[in-house]
Amino acid sequence: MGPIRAESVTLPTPTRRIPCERCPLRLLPHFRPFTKTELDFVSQFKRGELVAEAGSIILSEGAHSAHLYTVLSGWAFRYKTLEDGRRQILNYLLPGDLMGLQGSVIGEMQHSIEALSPVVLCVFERDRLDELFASHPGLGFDITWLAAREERMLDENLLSVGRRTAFERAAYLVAFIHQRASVLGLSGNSRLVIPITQQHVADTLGLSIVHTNKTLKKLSDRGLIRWHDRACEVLDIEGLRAAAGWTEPPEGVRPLI
Amino acid sequence: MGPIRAESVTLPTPTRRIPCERCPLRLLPHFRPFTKTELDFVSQFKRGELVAEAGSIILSEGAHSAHLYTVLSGWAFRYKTLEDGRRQILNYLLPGDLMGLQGSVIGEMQHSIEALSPVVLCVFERDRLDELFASHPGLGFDITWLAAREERMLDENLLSVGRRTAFERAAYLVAFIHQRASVLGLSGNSRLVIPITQQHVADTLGLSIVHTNKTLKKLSDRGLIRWHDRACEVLDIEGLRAAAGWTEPPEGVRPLI
DNA sequence: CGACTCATTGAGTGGTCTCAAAGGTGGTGG
DNA sequence: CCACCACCTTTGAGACCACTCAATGAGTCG
Repeated sequence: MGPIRAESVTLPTPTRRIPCERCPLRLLPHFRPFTKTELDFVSQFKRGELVAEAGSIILSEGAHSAHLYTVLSGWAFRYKTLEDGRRQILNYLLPGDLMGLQGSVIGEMQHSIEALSPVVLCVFERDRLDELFASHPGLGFDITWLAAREERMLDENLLSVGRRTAFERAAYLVAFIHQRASVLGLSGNSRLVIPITQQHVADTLGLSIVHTNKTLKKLSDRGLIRWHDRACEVLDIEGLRAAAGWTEPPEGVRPLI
Repeated sequence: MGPIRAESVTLPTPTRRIPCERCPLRLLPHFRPFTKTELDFVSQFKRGELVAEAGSIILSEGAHSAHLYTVLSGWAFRYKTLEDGRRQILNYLLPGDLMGLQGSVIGEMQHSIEALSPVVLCVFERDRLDELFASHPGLGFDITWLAAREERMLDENLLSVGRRTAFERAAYLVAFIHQRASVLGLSGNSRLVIPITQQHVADTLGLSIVHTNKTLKKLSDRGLIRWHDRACEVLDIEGLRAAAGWTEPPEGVRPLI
């Protein structure tokens, strides 16, 4: 139930590789276009990049991180644990998502973040956040926008864990991740494959690993998903949405810091 | 399980009563002091006050509210519902808390808010939010700060619902609300009384009303709380924290818009 | 090859659910 | 003023969902 391993530590790689002007994420229609001055500011706000390997802990509960990050590529998840090891996954992080905002704004992180796949992060200096708000109010507003979006996702997850049945929860989770990944073009031409284990699903849904397995098997039996070694392949997104009682409209254009 | 009633509608009372310079909340050590210019701006940013009676729905899911609010006095709660009426309470709103930020920033509200007691709100124009970010970056940062704080509370609630036992959940909820209320001086000289029904507790914890009643009875039997007609009296906060496995540090100074 | 993680399945337990019924309170209308 | 109704709280009984314990096989890595 708890995090079984905490084996490796993040490898700092402060070399700047991709300039913001040629950021591949900005080409996606999902992100709002920036003005030239905004782009210039973000470009020099970015201090470098950081690469984390799969399974490494990027941020730890209790830490006072001096940085704010944006996921450039890869998958990660936020989680909290109780003292006896029970773990709750709070949300997943995909390209374009901010990481470490709580720590940057309030001071101390009260959750941890672990990489699900190799992750590349854009690193920003926390100390220059004031400057961002002062010189580019639109970017400050964007950060608030992203914080409100995270709150909205948490609302939905809380509704799931609190009030949906195990079957609905599982279907909803897969449909939700699919929704987020597909607007980023992560499914490519083929079907989306989500790099998580059943333990992750269990810790997200608030279920035991055994019951999660039996619930996922129902989804498999209905042909909605196929489970691979450490991954979930989405076969029938419409079927999943129907099983989940999905009602949400697709997300429109959003900011990217 | 669903919201039984939606009887009354908010009474608009756009009369300005309390000037921000004499806001009673600002006297509390819990809120960070404002500079004169910030206070002047907020004071003219505030459009008026709104009074909602207990049980009235202040904001509805799907609405495009043109306003942002701060709770001046009273209790309320945020919630979402599924189509068949299952309800999940997401968080509670106490004096000083922002209301309607998701709607103001992203556009559409995806949750509702209902008053638990008579509530007085400070009303702000959504249209002037850009102006706030542009002319007072510190206030823009404060709004982000409050959004990050809300996210943090949701993280904790999600951990509760997903991974704590029913008994721990109930104890944690009461201890959590007590923590928030006490820094606002809401308990006065006597013990804190929280104006909620057992149905609210059930919908917060993701439990049925029957099981919630039996769980709360255990807390009562141990002398930790006393249940009144529509209220919960906190008798032994240390006992509650012990039962909940409470580990959190007290919240420091925070902003107030 | 052994150690480990992940996925799977069966069996039995127990936490939580639904159904049902009761008393208390407050509000409302006859 | 009283009868009635709606809501809240409480309790019991039985059903069921999800849990723990246990064991197995497949795959990976050193």
